[in-house]
Amino acid sequence: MQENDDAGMTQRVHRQLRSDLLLGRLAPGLKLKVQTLGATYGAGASPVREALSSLAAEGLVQRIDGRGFRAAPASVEDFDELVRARCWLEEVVLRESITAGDVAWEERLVVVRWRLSRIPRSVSAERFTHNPDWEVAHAAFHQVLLSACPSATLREMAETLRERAERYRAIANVAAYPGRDVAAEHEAIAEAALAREAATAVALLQAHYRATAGFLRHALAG
Amino acid sequence: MQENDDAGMTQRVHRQLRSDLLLGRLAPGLKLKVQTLGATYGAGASPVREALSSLAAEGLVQRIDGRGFRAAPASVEDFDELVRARCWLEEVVLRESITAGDVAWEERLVVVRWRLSRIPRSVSAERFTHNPDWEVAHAAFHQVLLSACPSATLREMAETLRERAERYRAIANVAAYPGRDVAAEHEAIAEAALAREAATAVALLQAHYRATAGFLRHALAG
DNA sequence: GATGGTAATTTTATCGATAAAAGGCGCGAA
DNA sequence: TTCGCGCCTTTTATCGATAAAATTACCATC
Repeated sequence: MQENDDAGMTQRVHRQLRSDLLLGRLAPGLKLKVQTLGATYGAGASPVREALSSLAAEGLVQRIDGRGFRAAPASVEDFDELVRARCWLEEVVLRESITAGDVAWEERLVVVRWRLSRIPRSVSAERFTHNPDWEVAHAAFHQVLLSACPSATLREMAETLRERAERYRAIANVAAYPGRDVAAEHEAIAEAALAREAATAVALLQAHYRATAGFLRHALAG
Repeated sequence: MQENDDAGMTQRVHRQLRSDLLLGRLAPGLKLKVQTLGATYGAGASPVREALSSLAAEGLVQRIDGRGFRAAPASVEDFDELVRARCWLEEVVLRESITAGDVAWEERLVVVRWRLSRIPRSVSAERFTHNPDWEVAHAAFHQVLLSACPSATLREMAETLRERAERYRAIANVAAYPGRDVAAEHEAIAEAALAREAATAVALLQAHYRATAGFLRHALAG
């Protein structure tokens, strides 16, 4: 039924581990014992260890000298650094995406903007409950926004940072952003991008990230 | 005598492998067989495999589905992409380094500029022979230039790209850059940086990279 | 009750072995 | 000759076992 099931033990463990890390199921700072993980995922030491090595290079896992691995610790400082890096990196990625974007890009952007605008942020109107469809559409929006940047390297770097930021969102488990109209922010960013006003679009995107960061920082610290 | 000898098999293999990759001792595209490498470095399959996994995440090695690893292929296209990414990334890293650089940074920069200016590029005056001291001083110059950027994440990303570029330099084995005064280019970049003229410094740095790239591209293709 | 040292237990890092998969070779048929 | 097919070899991915290192638990002493 699915596309990938027998793609090799290592791949599977790697995907699973990354997912558990990103969703906060493996808490930041948690000691990652090879045996335990192996038992959990039904794999031996080699694949687990290999997956951990990759994830360490990606920054989701930390190697501690000769005493194993741990889930990358989360802190307000690390988070601030992450947001700063993201703002600066996406400044150039978005600018170049806008510069190089063709008609097909514009159309992709229009589509994801439309989709995002139609999906409710929360499943129920009264109490906030994460809507997975919105999450997907939101990720797609940001991905498409940057997708016309000619440098795949830079796009991948931005993607890595986005994942790390998502992890913080999962950890902090922020429900809502009072006093913000997130939909309007997305709207404005898309507008500026389509109008090819790179400087405006970048400023709006950075403001968007920094606003989100403000709430997350509060949730993390408190 | 040295600082690190018994730092664990994996670390050692990792360092060794990376070095062999960067110096071109392991040719681009070469099949990397776990057994062979293990024999070469005196290690078993696990450490080698683990090291290869990390290096794959760093982009120096490629995983081929379920059929092992190979040294990352080198091509003119990949090189062009690398240079482009580097120019764009370092645009912001250098700018922020200049913005945030304090007196200590200025002084570090003055020192490495001075050192670089005093060391001959080639060991002998007649026939060009790489001078390892110059290589070191050159790397230090570029590293210090960016060192005041407050984002460690971005600095590390720039460092990764620098390594990949160095690999191409080793592969292409370019002897000299006729018609260029590389020393003067470094001088001008440092001058602009010390004068806090970020835009000028960035433009000069990018021109510096693009000029080098031109020669390398020629050497690669020819 | 705190402290220091030693023994028991965990955990890591690494090896060697092995099943399964991929690749290559040679032979026979068209 | 060229193509296809099955056999033999190599290589991968993975497991289970193990020595060394680190942690923890425990106990006797002050």
